[in-house]
Amino acid sequence: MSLPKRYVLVIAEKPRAAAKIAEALGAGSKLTIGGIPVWIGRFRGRDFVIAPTAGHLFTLHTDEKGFPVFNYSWGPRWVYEPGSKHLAKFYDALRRLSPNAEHYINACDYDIEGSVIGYNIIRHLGDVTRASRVKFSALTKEDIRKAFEDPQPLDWGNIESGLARHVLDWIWGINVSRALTRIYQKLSGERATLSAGRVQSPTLIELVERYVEREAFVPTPLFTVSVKVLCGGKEFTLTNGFDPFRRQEDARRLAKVLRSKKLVVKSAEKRVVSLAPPPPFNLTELQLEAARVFGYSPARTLEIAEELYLRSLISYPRTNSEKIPPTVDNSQILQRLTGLPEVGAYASELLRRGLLVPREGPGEDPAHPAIHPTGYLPTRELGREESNVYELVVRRYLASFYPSSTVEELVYTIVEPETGTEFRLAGRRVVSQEWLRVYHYRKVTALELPALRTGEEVPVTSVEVVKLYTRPPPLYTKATILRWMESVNIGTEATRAEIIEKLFERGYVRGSSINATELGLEVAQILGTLFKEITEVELTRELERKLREIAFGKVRRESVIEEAVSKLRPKLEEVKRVLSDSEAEELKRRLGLSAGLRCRVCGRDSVGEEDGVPLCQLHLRAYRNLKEAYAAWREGTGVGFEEYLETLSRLPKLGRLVKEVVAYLRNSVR
DNA sequence: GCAAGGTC
Repeated sequence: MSLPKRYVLVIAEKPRAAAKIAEALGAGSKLTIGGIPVWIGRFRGRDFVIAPTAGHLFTLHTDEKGFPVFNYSWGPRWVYEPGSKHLAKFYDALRRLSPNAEHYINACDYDIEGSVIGYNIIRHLGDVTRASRVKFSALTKEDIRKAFEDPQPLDWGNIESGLARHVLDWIWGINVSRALTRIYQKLSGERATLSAGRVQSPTLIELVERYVEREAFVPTPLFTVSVKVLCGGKEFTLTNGFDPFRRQEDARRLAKVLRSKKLVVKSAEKRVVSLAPPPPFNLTELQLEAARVFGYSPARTLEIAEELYLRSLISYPRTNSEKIPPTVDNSQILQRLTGLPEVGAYASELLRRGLLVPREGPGEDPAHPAIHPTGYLPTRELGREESNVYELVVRRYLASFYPSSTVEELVYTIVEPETGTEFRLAGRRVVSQEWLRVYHYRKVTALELPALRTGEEVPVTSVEVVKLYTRPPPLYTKATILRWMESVNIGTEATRAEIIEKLFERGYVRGSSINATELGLEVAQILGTLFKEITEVELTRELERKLREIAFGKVRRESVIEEAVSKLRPKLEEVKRVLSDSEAEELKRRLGLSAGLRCRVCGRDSVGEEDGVPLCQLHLRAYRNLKEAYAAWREGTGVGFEEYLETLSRLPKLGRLVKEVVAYLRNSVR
């Protein structure tokens, strides 16, 4: 079949969506244009051609070198972006289809980016005065047909808002990246491509901050007692019902009392706790769980999920939703899943028990449901990683239909009668497994306790004074920094993992427990000093507020962009001026990156002095922590300053920055 | 070359 003379051109965001739309509209004949699948059909008396893009076909670009740069325009991505040559054929197909279209319908995902993707194509290749928007939130026949029966005018609010997002991210990102690259080159003499952006920079700062916090952390000692008792012929370690002591003496005194006295069961409490099943996955939760269970990086998990999606085994993975809408036929999916080895039995059980309503989580997504199995079974053997992630998704989906598990907890409160010091001994038993059987990645470990009566004496077998040290928060991993990004709402489902990888590629961070590199520390300092805004999550909040105002027509896109330009331009010009007429040393001073002296500890530029000692930003922090922590040490153990330093220097896990300051202080005393 | 956002 060949193309009709005139037709309505429907633009879908991706080939799979185009196929779904074609099916729903009964557009049965398919042909390919330059390798791109296109569907033809009639709907309500008109000829339709349905054609896909593959996400954004256009991008912002400029021919100008250097900074500041505020002249940009939209152009085809395949021309301007390396690695996007595959888009040329989508571009060609749409360019060839556009001239004979009497009308255009933007049928991309119903979100802001979808509005921009379709708008840019119609604007550059077609005619926006003959265009409509269709809105459907699920790729089901009913939703699609309903949307096409009632096409709407183009959604200008979303389009304007989306265009502004692109432009603002571009002018901030490109300008600050270029300025940063030039500054670093002048300061270090090294050529490296550096980058900064609204999402990557606050993420880098968070990683650097956590790294520095740990390296500059000074542990302080705490003292507690470890008590073992004999119950029913078995030895148990009690849980203390009190906080550790700051003074060693207090712990020793308590230990002495406990060794000489009897412990008595004060009360026994039994309670039944119910554990609700988890909701089906959104992408973040899948990435976190795959990291926890299998150790996969978030980027790898997305890659695997993408593959499973392309094989029709699971639904679209780039979603924030934790809900399965009623349009999804759960009983049909379960019916098909009964054919799976092992987990198939759970699907049968759900059908037999009539458990067909999954638990919902709070996550929402305008375009897609939670990640769930489609019910299609693997036709050929899956690789190990694919099979792991597939099973994770299936088990999670199945678990979400099950009732809560119930766990019985038994808690004894055990007391030393004279001082009233309380301890706890807690046991638990799973009464009904329910979803825990299916989702075996979560375990509730049972601990059986003997029966004890209230008032019963419990013999103490050992009491020890234990010295603990305060600890800094753990370094981030790829999975935990991803969770942080989601919690502060920067980046999107589709981009977060990629942006984390970018920080590694640039050489800003390294390690599976994420450390900052020298380069990362320097970039953080330059950005924090000169472009503070781009290092803060607040920039995104501000952006979102403005984008909402644009979407509601309260403010024009141009004025929001002008405002950003007027804020950025003077900063960039100042940096440029200083760059062109200063040498490296003077540059540092004029940009506030150096106070002119060298850090006594490491020889880097100092940012200030403490007790007459010039120190860099990092060692200054460690130095101050060291002075502050000494007060707690003296109070807790009565050590003198030199002994304090000596004890610290022998701690195996002491942070690097503190270790260096300790070594410096011990040497300079000598 | 630099962003962040789509998708393959």
